[in-house]
Amino acid sequence: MSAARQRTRHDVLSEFRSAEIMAAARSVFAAKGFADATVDEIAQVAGVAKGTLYLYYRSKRAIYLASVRSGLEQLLARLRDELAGVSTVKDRIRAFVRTRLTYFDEHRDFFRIYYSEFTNLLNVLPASQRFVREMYEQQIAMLAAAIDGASDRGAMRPLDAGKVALVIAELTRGLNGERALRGSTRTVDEEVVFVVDLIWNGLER
Amino acid sequence: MSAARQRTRHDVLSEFRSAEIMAAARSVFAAKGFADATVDEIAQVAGVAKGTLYLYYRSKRAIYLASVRSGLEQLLARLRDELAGVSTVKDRIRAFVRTRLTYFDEHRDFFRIYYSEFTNLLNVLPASQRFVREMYEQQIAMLAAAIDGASDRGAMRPLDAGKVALVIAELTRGLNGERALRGSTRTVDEEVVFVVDLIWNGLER
Amino acid sequence: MSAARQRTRHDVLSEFRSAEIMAAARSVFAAKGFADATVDEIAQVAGVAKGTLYLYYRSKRAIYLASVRSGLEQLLARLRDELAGVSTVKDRIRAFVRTRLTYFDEHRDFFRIYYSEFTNLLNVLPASQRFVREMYEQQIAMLAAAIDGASDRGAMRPLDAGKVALVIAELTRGLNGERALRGSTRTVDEEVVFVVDLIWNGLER
Amino acid sequence: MSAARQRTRHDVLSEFRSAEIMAAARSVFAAKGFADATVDEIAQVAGVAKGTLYLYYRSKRAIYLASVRSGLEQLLARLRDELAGVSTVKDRIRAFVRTRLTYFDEHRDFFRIYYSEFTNLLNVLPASQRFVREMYEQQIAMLAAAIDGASDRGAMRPLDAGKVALVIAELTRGLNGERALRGSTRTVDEEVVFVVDLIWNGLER
DNA sequence: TATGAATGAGCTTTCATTCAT
DNA sequence: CATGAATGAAAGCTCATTCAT
Repeated sequence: MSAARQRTRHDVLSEFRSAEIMAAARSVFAAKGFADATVDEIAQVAGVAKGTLYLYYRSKRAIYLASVRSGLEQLLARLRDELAGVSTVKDRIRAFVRTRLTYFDEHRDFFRIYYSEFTNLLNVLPASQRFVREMYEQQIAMLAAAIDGASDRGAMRPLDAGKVALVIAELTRGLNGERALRGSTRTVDEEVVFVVDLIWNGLER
Repeated sequence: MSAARQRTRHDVLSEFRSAEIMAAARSVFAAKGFADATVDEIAQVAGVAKGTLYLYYRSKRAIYLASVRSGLEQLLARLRDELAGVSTVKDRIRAFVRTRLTYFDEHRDFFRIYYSEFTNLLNVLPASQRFVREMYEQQIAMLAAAIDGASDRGAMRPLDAGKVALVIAELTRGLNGERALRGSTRTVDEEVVFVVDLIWNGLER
Repeated sequence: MSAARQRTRHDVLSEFRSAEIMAAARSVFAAKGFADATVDEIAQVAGVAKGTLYLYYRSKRAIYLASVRSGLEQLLARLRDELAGVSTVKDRIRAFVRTRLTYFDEHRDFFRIYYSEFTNLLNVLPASQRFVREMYEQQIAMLAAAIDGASDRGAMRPLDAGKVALVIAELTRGLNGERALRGSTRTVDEEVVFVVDLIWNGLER
Repeated sequence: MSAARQRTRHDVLSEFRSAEIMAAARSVFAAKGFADATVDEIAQVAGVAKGTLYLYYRSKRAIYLASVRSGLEQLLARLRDELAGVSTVKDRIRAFVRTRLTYFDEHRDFFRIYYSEFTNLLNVLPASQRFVREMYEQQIAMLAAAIDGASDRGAMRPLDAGKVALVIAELTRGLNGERALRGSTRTVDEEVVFVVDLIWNGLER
């Protein structure tokens, strides 16, 4: 029991530090981008010494990738939950769009990083970053699966589910960029209504 | 007259150098991104000495911004031309989509740079980069103007022209990213048919 | 009595720890050299926490010097014993050569450290390392004393005992280096026969 | 011609810088050893900026290895010359011993580095340092060749030339270490007389 | 005593920019 | 105008040492 308690206290401390570093990293990377962010600044914002970062992460890049991955995992989990909660095609599309808009609205810092990471996808990828692309593909696949069969059942025009999912994903990403860029003049809900209406009109039989 | 001839020869040489530097810069920035590109490599690819770059451009960043600006100017000019050549709303939308897809298909290097530059738009902008955003807004404004009034004339559902233009612009940007990312398995024309069909279905009365 | 027993147990534990640290240090310093060895690795090999090392030694350098000193003390003690066991000049020279070759053959790790330490002797010495030189001089002095008077007694050509001792010491050090370097293709005994024969031929009347 | 002159001026400058850096490196590495020497200090002693070092050498280690190699090449060349100038076995041995003693007497800084480098030979060698060992073997091989056949001709006791050469090489290295260590109380010539007398007595028929 | 997380000085290396030729 | 050697600030990372537990 004593050992367990110690272990726990230890873990708590460790997780706390790790979370603080992650939060600092997100904030700094979001503000400066990967290249212009300095390990010094991340450490300072996290309130720890530079060397401490290296107890938790191998390198600057590792910190960065961890911040991308953790955000993406959370987003994926949320998408899964929300999609599972509704059953009609239109509701699923709405859930997908709303979840993505909401998530990035709530995590502006993460969005900046994620958005910028897309750039790198265009270049030759070191395997270590492959996951970014894979996790993006997973989101699309998730939506594609959710609307798959709708055409056959006559709930939608006869269109390829994968292509439709891709378009919807890109569109919401664009909207998120727009909202971050211009400043969101509309609420997430207003945005959702507008986009889903537009999309659904284009898909409906 | 002799002076004029010399002047001209001068200009020709100068423009030639400048163009070579620009081409080299595009190629290197596209491959490495701004931070990882080195002035050394650009000079080498351009076939000039490093110091020479600084006779034509104030700094590495200036070279970069010039490469973004020149591409954007060309794209804007093309959009203007293509939009002026057609008159119905659907044709204009199709022209807009096709021009953007075609242009980036032809200038992959520039697209990588442009795409990545969007990241920076999310951050506080030094005035020197403001133009990127402005020129993006111009593209949207151009399309918005092209479809403005369509709703009133009953040629389209009653939707805000600016919002619609924005959605279309983001959608094509997303598609370009997708094509660059996955490798374009479809021709530009096939892509245009699919997207315009989808959009128009969503907009049509 | 209880206190005494506790004290003893204490000492035993302490000596055990100290010995383990020393063994680990020898192994790591031998493999990596002083600069490239890390305190972390020594602690790991010793099976104790890093902080524990600092309970037994003041610093990394102190650990290092202790490992040099302990080896040198053992070597000196052996030389003393072996030289005391024989009486003719030739036997003493043979004992000296054999003991050094044997000792380093048995303690390769220590030899690497000792050998490398000679380098530092060439530089300005912090007092803390003076002992390395002194203990080397002691070995030579020991041999010098062992052959002193031999010239006078006509057992040897008239040569300065100190110089002769020095030459023999350097020669055996060189041979040890050679054996460690090339891999010992000959047994210690074969080596001894060859060298002592050569030396003695040079010294003999 | 103009081009040739420029080229030359260029080369001269470059060689001058390179030599200055090399001299500074030798001095600093000799005083501090590889690990404790800093690139900063070498640059300062050389009178150039830190970055300049990297125009001439890839890395700190490259600077170091260059300093070892250049010294060893010079020593080898000298040994070749001196050995070629004499013909009897005893003269050749004397030439070998004298050249090595003299060279290191004149290049104390280099000797410190070279001497210390021997330590590393005991450890697993990255290929980049293999040359140190090879060039040492060359010296021995050179002497072995110079005395080879002497036994057959009856000019020497029947001993293996390679082993004898090795012993002589190690002995002179030891003497050099000794001279550097204790401060040379004897002139090189006195040293040579003593050692060669000793050796020759041991070898002579 | 024993621990090992935390520290931060200090290191090597890179590269945009300058300027003498 | 063109060159490219020289510069030096700046950054990522390591690791001996400390100290709260």
